[in-house]
Order: sequence, then C-alpha cells, then structure tokens
Amino acid sequence: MVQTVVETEGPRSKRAVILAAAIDSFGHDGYEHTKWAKIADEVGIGQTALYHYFESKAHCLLTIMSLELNRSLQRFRDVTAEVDGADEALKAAITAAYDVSPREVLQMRILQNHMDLLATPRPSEKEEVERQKARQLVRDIETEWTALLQRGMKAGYFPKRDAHALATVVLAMVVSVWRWYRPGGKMTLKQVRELIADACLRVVST
Amino acid sequence: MVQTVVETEGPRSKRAVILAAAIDSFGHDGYEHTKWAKIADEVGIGQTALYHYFESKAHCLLTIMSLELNRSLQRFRDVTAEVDGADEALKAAITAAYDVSPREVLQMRILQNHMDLLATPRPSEKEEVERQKARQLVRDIETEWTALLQRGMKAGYFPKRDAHALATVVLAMVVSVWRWYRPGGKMTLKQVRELIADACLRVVST
DNA sequence: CCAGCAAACTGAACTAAATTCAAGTCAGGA
DNA sequence: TCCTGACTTGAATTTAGTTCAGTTTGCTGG
Repeated sequence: MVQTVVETEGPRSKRAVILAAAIDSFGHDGYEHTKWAKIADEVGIGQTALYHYFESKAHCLLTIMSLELNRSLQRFRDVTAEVDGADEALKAAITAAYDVSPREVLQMRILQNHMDLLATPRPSEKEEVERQKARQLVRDIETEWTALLQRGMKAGYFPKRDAHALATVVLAMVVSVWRWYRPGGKMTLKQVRELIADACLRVVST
Repeated sequence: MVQTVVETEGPRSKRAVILAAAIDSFGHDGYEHTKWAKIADEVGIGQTALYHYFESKAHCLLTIMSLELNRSLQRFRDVTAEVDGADEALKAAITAAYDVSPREVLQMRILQNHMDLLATPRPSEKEEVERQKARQLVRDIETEWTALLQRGMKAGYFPKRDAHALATVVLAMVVSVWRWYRPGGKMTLKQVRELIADACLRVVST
C-alpha cells in the first residue's frame, strides 16, 4: 500500500499561493516566458523567499505537474471504482476528464506542454525526486486505463486487442485537447467531451 | 498560387550543418537542455558565428519547426493528390506520416514538444516571422485533413459529421505518437502505422 | 592580377534571469 | 523571556544567450 506523505505546511506558508500564481502564469504566458521574479512580486515576497519553498523554478513546474497527475489519477479511480460495466466506466472516466475547473485546465495545459521534461534526468536532488514521482504517476495512469480496457475485453464489451496500445491511443485523444482548448473558445467542454467520448468508444469498440 | 521563395545559400554556408546539429541535440537532449554554444562547437565555429545564420537559439528552433511542418504538408499533398477514394487517401496520408527518416523522427518530436511556442508572439522580428509561418502551416495542415474527411463524407466513404472536429482528433492521434516513439523501442514504425491507421479509420467510419 | 565587396567569422564585452550567500525577522512553545 | 525553526531579505554570483566592433575569406569585374 503506497501512502502519500501529507506534507504539513506551517500556518504562514505561502506555498499554496505561489503554486496558484505559478499555475496562472505558466498556463497563460508559458513557463519559459514567465519570469520567476514576477511570481514573487505577485505573491508579495522577495525573489529569494521563493527558494524557501521550491529549489528552483523547474522544481515548481515539476511539482505542478505531479499535483495534476495525482489529481487526475485520483479522479479516475473515484469515478470508475463503483461502475460495473467497463463501457460505462470508460464513459465515466472521459466525462470526469473534462469536468475540471478553469485552473485545472491550465494545469493540464502546463502538463501537456512540458511532458518532455519527464524524459531526461534533472540536475538537482528535489527536481529529480519530483520528476520520478510524476513519471510513476504517468505509468500508473496508463496502467489503470489499460486495466479498464482489459476488463472491458474480458467481459465482452470491447473486442479483444492489445489493451496497452489502445490505452495509449485513447489517452492521447483525451489529453490532446488541452493543447488547443481555450475557455470561451469555439467549443465548450461539454462539446469536447462528446466529441472525444464518441471517438474513444469507436476506437475500442467493434 | 503561393510561391515559396527559395533562399539561396552561399556555397560555404554552414546553415544546413547547424540545423542538422541542432535537430540532433534538441531532439535527443531537449531544447532548453542544449547549450547553444555546444552546437557551435559541434559545427566547428565560434558561438558568435551562429548569429550570422540565426537571430537566436529560439529562431533556430522555430526554423526547424517550420521546416518540418512544411515537409509534412508537402508529403501529405504528394501522397493524397492522385488517390481517388477518400478512404484510400486517408490511409495513404497516415502511411506517409510514419514513413520518415530517423532525423525526421527527431524533428517531429521537437515540433510536438514546442507547439506551445506558436501560441504567443515572439519578441524579435525574425522569430515572429518564423512563428507566423509555422502557424500558417499548422492551419494549412488542419485545413487539408479537414478537406480530405469532407471529401470522404460527400462521396459516402464516411458518415457525415463535423469534419473539422474529426480532423483535429485524427491529427492528434497521428502526431501524439512522437511523444513516446523511440527508434528501437517496443513498437516499430510499421506497428505504429497499423495501430493508428486502424484507430483513425474507426473514428471516421460508421 | 588586384581592388572591392559581401559572406563568413572571431574574441571580448555585455545582459538578463535564475540562483546562492550571509544575515536577519517573526511567531509560538518551554 | 528566550529559543528555535519557519520564513524573509538585499546583495553578490553564475550561466547561458547575445551584442559589439571589428577581421578574414574567397569570389567577381575591371
């Protein structure tokens, strides 16, 4: 049983405020385009104080990514747990994927835009720890979607094929949206959900 | 008729060599992880000489992206032009998408990993020009895939639905591969092609 | 054959942004 | 009260990309 260590934050910790500001800036303006010092200004502290909470700008980014991956996995589990039919579970998972707050949209965008960071080792201790955490979460998410498809194949909801490969394709479709989706754009999240749900079901079904 | 201006390079120009070195490094180690000076070393020139060819490191990156987008679009046109049936044309397009050299794999990877750069304006002249060029190519590619699906719907190969939305989904599947594909990995390009071709046809068909 | 010229190149500064250093301040518990 | 650790800071440092102020190279027309 893996137990997440609850990092106890002091009462006057600004960690959460920094994360929120970072998500907004990284999400809207992009990570490299965002000056680390600007985050400090927004939070109302000196630049140096940031290093009390994060080892580096990249460490903050990786933390945001881990947090979002963790949330996504948790939500997937919650929403698929008590559904019997794998087809219904798949629909529920997709619905849940698009049932997100505006800030979570930004987090998904950040995550998608910087996935490549997870591929190569980081120079510093804490960054590398956070990277490994994120990688593991990605693997877990892939494993769970694969298991869901496999369950559906065993039960006869979907024809039997390479579940892992299919999961990769399905996940790619689900997350690709965050590259172009903008709140107030030409498509609503509801429309996105319908588009992707339909596509996913076609891919895994007969 | 849009006419691409052929930029004539002097005979002792190292532009192509720089691009090749940059593609290899950006592709293998990642853009931010690659030191611009290292590229100069590999090519065998001083760091300063790089600025004779590119206004900045980012300008070089954007150039690589434009080049790859241009190649992809050209290839799509070549390969779909003289195919009658839209279903066959779609298959041909997907096949062509995975008929690439190792260096083109790297270019696609770079492109995918830095798509977000195309979203926000660039500070300098030439970078912005290159960004606009790339954006236009992305739009062109989307338009052509949309037109292909539309053609297939009119001719009765595919059921009639929102062609543009479907094209987005199909393209997402096709290009998502470059995020995880590695030469010598667990899947060959041929297997990838079959996986994605199958998925795409399921998505657009009855 | 040589002047002239543009393409190609260079070492030495410069700059911006992230990061480290060394030294505080503040709040709550013994 | 004072002590401790979480929290904060201004000043200095570092690093990588970039600019400056020219110099070299090889081709071309006279």
